[in-house]
Amino acid sequence: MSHFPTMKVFVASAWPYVETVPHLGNLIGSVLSADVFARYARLKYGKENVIFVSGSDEHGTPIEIEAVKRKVSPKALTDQAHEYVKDLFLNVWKISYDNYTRTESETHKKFVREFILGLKDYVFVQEETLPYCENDKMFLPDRFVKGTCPYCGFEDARGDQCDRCGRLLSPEILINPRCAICGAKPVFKKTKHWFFDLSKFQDRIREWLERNKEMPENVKAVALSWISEGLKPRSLTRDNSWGIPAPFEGAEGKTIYVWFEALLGYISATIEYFEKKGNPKGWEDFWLDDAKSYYFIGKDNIPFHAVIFPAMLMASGKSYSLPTVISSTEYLLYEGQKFSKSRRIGIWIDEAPKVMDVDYWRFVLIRLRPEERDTSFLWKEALRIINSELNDDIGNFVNRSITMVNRYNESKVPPLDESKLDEVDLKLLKAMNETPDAVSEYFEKGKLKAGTEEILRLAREGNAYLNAKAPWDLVKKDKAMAMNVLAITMGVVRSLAIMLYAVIPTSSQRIYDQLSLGSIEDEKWDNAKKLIPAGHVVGKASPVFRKLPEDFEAQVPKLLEKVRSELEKTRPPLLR
RNA sequence: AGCGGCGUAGGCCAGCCUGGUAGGCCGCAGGGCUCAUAACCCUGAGGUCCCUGGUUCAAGUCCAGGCGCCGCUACCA
Repeated sequence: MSHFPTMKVFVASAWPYVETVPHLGNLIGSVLSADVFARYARLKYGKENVIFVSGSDEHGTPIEIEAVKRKVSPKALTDQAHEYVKDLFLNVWKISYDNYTRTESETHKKFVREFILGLKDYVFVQEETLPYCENDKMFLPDRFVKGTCPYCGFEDARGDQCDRCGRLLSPEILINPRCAICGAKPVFKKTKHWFFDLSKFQDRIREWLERNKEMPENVKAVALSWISEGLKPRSLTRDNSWGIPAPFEGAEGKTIYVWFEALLGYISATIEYFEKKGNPKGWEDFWLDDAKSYYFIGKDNIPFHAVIFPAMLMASGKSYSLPTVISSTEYLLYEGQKFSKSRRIGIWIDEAPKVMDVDYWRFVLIRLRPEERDTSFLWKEALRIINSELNDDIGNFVNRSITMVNRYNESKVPPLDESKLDEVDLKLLKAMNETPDAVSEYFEKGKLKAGTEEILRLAREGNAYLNAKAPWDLVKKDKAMAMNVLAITMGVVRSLAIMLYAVIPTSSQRIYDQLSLGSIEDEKWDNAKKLIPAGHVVGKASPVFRKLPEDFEAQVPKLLEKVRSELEKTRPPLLR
């Protein structure tokens, strides 16, 4: 691993669409994964070299429709949603955003308009005929037109696809079309749209993807197959009123298609962060030089990040850095089923922290991160991960190590007598020296679950080492050797704390408190390879984690019911 | 329908790209230890690696076909 210490690292999570409160699947897919990486990167490359941003994606039809239904303005809806979600991320889930902003931010809107005007060589205008509801005074997206399927006669088919026979449809072929919002019959009206000609970038995107060695294979595969089907021009504008006004001449009343602008939020959020810091040029270090960039997204988002976004950056004519790693997750299922708001399947991010500790959730979610395939969140698994991995393997190792230093050396970390080292000692020292690099390598490929597996392995080796060495015996026979054991295990304890900080920051700090080592945020990743200096006095051992009772799973339904009825009162009114 | 993913011990999953005596954790059985959160460590039992055919000296790993499960399919973000 050769990395320059001054390298700039840009980290982003996909922007949550704040129509509703996100659920755990949304959280692990982007927000939490990105946070783990950002926290890791700060220790590894230095806080000042890392920036981590995201924001609420609040424009677009679904929110507009939701607002219409609730008889409020879209802005009123997203104001509430944004504040609620932001507070949950920052203060409850400890997501360490440097800037969590929103697409209604002035900096964003200004940047988007300027950026899109800069694409002019790749933009053209075309006229189309689209369904329009005169009652709701808006053009209707395909799926918001309902009617009878001309193939199977299903009466509740959507304009894009029939849910019964599965055929692809389009609004104009539906029999008795009606508006999905008010039920009125839509008319078909001519409208002009501005298109971004993606097809011009087909070859350049393909080359870039094929050359990029760090990009995960699954992302490449999906993106390349998309490209091989041929890239088509994509509409930049829509006839919605809720969004950023399109800046083109003659485009009055039209807004920018949300996907284009949401992606640009990555840049505008960086700009906004540095503007607020009074360093308006600072953002360039993260975008114009060869900064590395890591994006954490769900699998449905791959084409947008691996094809459309790079094409936009290329089309701008400026030397923006293209994504280094796009880490996409498959879907998290809840006990085998898809998360579903309407069917109440799953757990939402304001409910979860009331069920158990946030660090437990963070650890469990990363351990269950759907890196290779859809993965079920099973309470049985969650219990195993918390009780066996977090408590027994890690927590108990930390506790027994510190206890022994408390007891056998008056809480002082002993020096290492190298002349006394044997093979068993050397084996664990080697593991301690190698694990941080192995974890780094996995993390930097976006493989967070695999990285934590390495951390766990070190904890298990630590436990095996203690059993093999039995310092409680050794201390009576060969004090120097016993002291070596303590010196080494204390090193391993700190090593675990440093590596786990990214996943369970609060608990890691608690370990650091017991070690009297100050703030773990200011720690260096590479200290995970080093022993604690001899003579350092540690605090008193006390269990960092607590087990969940065996019957916890059985209690969950009742617990959730209670949590939900409380939230019915405390959630912002528009999100209930 | 098209595209993509997946199918490995009772459970969850790694290995498949770069073929060569089948791994990890949990659970289970037996043993050890007592510093520790009834923890930890060791040993063991348990698998036709979805099916069929092919390539190969050799296939969980490559190829073809089939079965099953899942996801995506672009103004739906």
